[in-house]
Amino acid sequence: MAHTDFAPHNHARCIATALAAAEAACDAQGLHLTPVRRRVLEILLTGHRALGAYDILERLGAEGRPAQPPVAYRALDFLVRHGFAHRVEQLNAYVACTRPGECDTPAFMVCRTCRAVAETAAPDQAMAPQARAAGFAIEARVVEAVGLCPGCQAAT
Amino acid sequence: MAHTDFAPHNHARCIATALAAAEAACDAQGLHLTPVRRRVLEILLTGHRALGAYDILERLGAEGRPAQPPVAYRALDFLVRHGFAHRVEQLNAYVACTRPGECDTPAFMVCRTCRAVAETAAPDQAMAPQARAAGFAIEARVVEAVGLCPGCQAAT
DNA sequence: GGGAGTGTGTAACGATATAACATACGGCCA
DNA sequence: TGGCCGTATGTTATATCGTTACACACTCCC
Repeated sequence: MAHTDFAPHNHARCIATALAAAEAACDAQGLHLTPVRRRVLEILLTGHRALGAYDILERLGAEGRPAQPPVAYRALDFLVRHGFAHRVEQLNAYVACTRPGECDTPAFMVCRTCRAVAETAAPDQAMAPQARAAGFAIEARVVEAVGLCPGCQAAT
Repeated sequence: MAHTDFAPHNHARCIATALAAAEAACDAQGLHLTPVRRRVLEILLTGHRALGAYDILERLGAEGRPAQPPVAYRALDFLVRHGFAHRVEQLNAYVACTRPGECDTPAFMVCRTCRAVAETAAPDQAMAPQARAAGFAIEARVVEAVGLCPGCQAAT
């Protein structure tokens, strides 16, 4: 990660690389990045912000493609299952992945006022000892910090 | 923690100590553990399982105290704010705290089939370096592992 | 050219959560 | 003692998030 997602950066390149990565991955794995799925990914990529499924529906509607909830949820499900986007549990919302290919265990910093989200890597073996002791088989982890992003700290 | 919450244990004592701890804490801090709040805590304490707000409403109704959603959400809000219960973000559900007084940064192991939840401590400074680098001010953290509890592993 | 698999369109509904306003009740003090 | 305030609860309505179920379209492949 050359920058944090909160800092100013060349966002157009951000979008371009993420889309290219998604295309390449789909190509390589025989997945279909259909128009709807691609458009939803682009919408998520417009900012490092968590968007709800209904936000996405609204934008699809605004650009003349009205759609019902299952359309958004299916596209999001595809993107999340294949690692192109992530769900932010705290917000019941979604963000585009900014580390395509290396995000098996993502962690997020979530601004509670503006919903900006920065992605980073979760400490790799966190909770492994406790899980072993409890006989619990970990399949996935949710690691999210809530707080204030630099911009919102400055604004207060 | 003498046992993990998944293992068989004297659950009656579990309930009794949690209630006593809540009472003591309320006493000490001038908080009111009113009948509704106490009853909701007791309901959460009946098992180491996550319950949704509407599950709680159902149980209140079943015991002749029908209530509307805000009643459950207000009680849960009280319990969560004061550390007597926690919200499991993945499930949009709630569990009683099993480590009253020492759970500033709880972490959970959540069974995806039976919703059993075991509480443990989150690794203390996880994400601190990344947050510092990003200029992000962490206020709270959500750390949840999804997987299979010992019982559900055995059942498959 | 017919069937299987996959993806999309749409209506209806279910689950989770909050807003807004009314009522009850104890403590305080003029 | 009566009025006021703060806190908690009751109740109606509504907002937000997510799924079920079923119809249709398209592609691939034999």
